[in-house]
Amino acid sequence: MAMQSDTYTRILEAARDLIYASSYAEVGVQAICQKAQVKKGSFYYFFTSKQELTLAVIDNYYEGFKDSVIREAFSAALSPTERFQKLFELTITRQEQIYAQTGHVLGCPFGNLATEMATSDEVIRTKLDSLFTRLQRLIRDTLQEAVERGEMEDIDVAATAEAMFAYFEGLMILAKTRNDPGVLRKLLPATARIRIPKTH
Amino acid sequence: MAMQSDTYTRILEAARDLIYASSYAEVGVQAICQKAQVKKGSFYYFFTSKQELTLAVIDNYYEGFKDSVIREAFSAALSPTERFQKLFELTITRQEQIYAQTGHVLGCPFGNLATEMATSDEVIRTKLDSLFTRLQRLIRDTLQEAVERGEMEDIDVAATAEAMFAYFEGLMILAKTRNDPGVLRKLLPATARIRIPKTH
DNA sequence: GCTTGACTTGACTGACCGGTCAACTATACT
DNA sequence: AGTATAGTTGACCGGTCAGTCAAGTCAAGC
Repeated sequence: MAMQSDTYTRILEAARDLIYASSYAEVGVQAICQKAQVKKGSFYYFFTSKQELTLAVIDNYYEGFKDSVIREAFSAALSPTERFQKLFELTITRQEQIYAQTGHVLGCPFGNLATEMATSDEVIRTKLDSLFTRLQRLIRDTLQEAVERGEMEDIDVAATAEAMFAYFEGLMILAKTRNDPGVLRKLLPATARIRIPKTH
Repeated sequence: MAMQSDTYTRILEAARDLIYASSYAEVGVQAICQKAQVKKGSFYYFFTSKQELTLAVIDNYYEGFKDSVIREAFSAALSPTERFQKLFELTITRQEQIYAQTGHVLGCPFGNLATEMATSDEVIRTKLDSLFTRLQRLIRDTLQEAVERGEMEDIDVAATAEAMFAYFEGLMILAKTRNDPGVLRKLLPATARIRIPKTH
């Protein structure tokens, strides 16, 4: 699978950026090819369908996310509290930067795709669902560590992770709809204070 | 503007249902006309564009929401706490019912549209933004009443309303992506426990 | 009976959709 | 030099997109 040209990457990145900036349905293969400076024939040499490309785009997003946010924020060198703080700071500055560049708050690429495609493409929905689960696990493990360190009361870590994730995604939608990253500055740090107590 | 036929309404309701079940971009004027049993020419007699229709659809959604959820849950007859409980219960049963009927959790119609169109249609974004603000005001007023009654500590009611709204929307996305209304049963009631303290 | 205005119809436009394909070129290995 | 492999190209497919329009129906008001 060793590539001899960078066409695959160019298509992938063009698609990623275009879809993130608008949506799956609004971005056509033609537009992707134009941005990637590639002919449509080449597109279908590397991808069998637009759906397959989208799956690759999701992977690409996640890789980028892993190599930046996850690596920086969820580092063993940081305490659980510091990890959350770092996650918020990275998220806020990222959205602020995108806003400065494009004039739009684009929100969470996964949340955007999930909202758009969950009911119309089961393959993509499933992929995003397990991605969401993975991210919630990351939060849950951090919470678990905080509890074990005695830095947090004995909450329902799985449920709290879900709730934190939901709040995070909801704020992204709010910021996107208001087109104002200030919403995140003000309210994202409150994610860390969400608690779902254990049910006995 | 007195209508002599129900065509307008049929188009509006067909569009509302189709868009809610998938998305704005995925639903064509043709499909709407087919569902409404109307020829495309008639569509453009009542609506000048698909965008205008979408604005009407948003209004229609909101009217329905006002006449059911808002009227039932945000009644003066209920205490602030009861209002939230009622809101959650109505939301959960609604999504459960939709899931039973369609096999899909469809989430929040406003959140869905906002996520899809916020970056590509400024008119629709603005409309949804003010709608969001209106809904947050409803929550804020309820919180304010709870504070004044001494049933709640002296929190930042506006910020808390925003946070509650965000959490609500985020949970909808989670339930939609997992295609499981159980998420709402488990985590939606926790909305009422969110607090953003006053900054001094 | 005639006019008016409300609505309906179906054919049409040009652009774009996702996707296909046979022919072509450039490179790498033998 | 020959051949296989990887990648590229542009023309093409049937279908759908949002939107247009001239011609028609029909019921109410005069």
